[in-house]
Amino acid sequence: MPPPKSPKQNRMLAALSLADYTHLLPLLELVSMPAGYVIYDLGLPIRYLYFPTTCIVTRLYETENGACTQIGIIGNEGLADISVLFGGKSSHARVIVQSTGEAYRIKAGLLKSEFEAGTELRHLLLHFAHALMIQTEQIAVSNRYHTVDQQLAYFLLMSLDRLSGNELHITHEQAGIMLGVRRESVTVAANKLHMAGAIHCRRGHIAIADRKQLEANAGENYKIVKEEYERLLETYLSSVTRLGQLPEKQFKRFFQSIE
Amino acid sequence: MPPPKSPKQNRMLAALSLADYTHLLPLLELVSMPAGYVIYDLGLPIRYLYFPTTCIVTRLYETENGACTQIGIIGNEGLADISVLFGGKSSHARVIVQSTGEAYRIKAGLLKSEFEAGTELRHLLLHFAHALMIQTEQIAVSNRYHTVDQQLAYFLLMSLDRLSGNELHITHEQAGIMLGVRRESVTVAANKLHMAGAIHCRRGHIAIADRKQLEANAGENYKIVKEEYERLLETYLSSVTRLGQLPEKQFKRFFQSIE
DNA sequence: GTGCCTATGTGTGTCGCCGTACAGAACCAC
DNA sequence: GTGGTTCTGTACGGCGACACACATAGGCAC
Repeated sequence: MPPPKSPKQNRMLAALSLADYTHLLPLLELVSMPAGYVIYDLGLPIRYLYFPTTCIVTRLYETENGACTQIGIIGNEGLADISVLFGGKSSHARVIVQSTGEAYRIKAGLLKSEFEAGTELRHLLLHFAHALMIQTEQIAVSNRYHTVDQQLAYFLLMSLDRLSGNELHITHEQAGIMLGVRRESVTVAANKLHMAGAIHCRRGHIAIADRKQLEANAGENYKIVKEEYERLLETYLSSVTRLGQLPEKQFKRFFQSIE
Repeated sequence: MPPPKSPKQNRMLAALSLADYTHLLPLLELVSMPAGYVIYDLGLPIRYLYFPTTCIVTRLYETENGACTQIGIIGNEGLADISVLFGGKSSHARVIVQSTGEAYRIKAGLLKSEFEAGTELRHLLLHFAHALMIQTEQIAVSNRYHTVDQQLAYFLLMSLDRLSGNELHITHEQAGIMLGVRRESVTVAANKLHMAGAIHCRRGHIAIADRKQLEANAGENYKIVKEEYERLLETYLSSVTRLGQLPEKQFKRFFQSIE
């Protein structure tokens, strides 16, 4: 049985050793993640953790008067949400599905045990946490110094890096909520990026027209985060790709769990 | 030999078990930390990690054109800087001493080994990391939504929570660098807080006059971070206070290492 | 096509902070 | 005290984003 061509998989899971992976596999459950689904909310206990495969997930913080800001974005390179592994007892942020897709979920307690026990999984998770922290820090800087144009460019790049295709299903209104700005500000910013030839807009869609141009608009912010994520992915890869080593029976089970 | 009254100690270290603590003790070295000392800088390798006792330490991010923003503050509840334990190979932020004092330092590689090996130390460090992440996230929110007045109030509270006394040695200029705003904006904000009866200013000094008033100005932001840090300290305390259990010889050595 | 709903584009006044400039005030050295 | 340096207070024009208001346009149901 030849392996399907590059099945959508969570890259952190794919980087695990055969032993760890087969150990974890029976604990994982593939679930579909519809856009807008609220995975965690402020103060609610965390029951499941999610390894995204094709969906992307946004970490938001909502202030008392209802205003939001994105504080992180997670695709198939990571896990939503690691805070529980660090001793957080409940969610301190709102975590929602930004783009429809699928994810493996696992009971929080189970993954926590694995995190305590297995050094390899822990290494990967910690490295991912590091990248996520850098992301948040960059957003903090961005929120102080950058214009809405720059932030929109950054947001589009970060999102599309985590999706196949180069088009995002999102309205200006939704993007505004993510960035913590008004819908009108997004419209104006999107038009500027369109004028610069960086993006192309349709009703409810934003597509990249010229990635270089978009990156130029996003500024150093994106570059720094991107580099850190590339380091992260290298770490994943330096764990020899293990799927090729799976015996056929497990292979079958693995891909069943995907379809 | 009676123990000196509440010696200034790093609270995370004080929360360690006797076994872990005595193991770590010979690796620690008390050093003085003058205000303004740059502990780490962008891209430089990290040789030592610091457990502050009486100093406080600021994590800053500096943009390409020289503008700064504080992304975290660390006192004797934590460690500067945890990123290396998470797989960071070099510093991605600038970390400087904000307030003169002392800290225990340890070679990064040694603490990393301890972090890998000892579950208890790791738990404490991870919980601290969690609190630090929340701090950064709150700063991200603050940078978007809050006025300079609010941010100054937050900054003063966070700093003074980590110092004995209720006065901060800092000029408006320095506070402006931390917050990423102009010196003049700090002056105006400080005057507003002064008018509200929250603080009292002298040349190069800012003192709290009315803490409640200052907290009211800082808003929800401070409350959230404070609560998380109180949770962290409870975790520290729930590790039974170990110093009372130290045999006299070790006690002596311990306090020698302080003086 | 027609109608409706939602998304997008545009304008106006306001607010907070910035950049710049300069005046006054506190502190230190002598 | 005197002088110099550093810190603090104040003012003004400009800009980016906001709040609000309203006009237009895309896409779907029928």
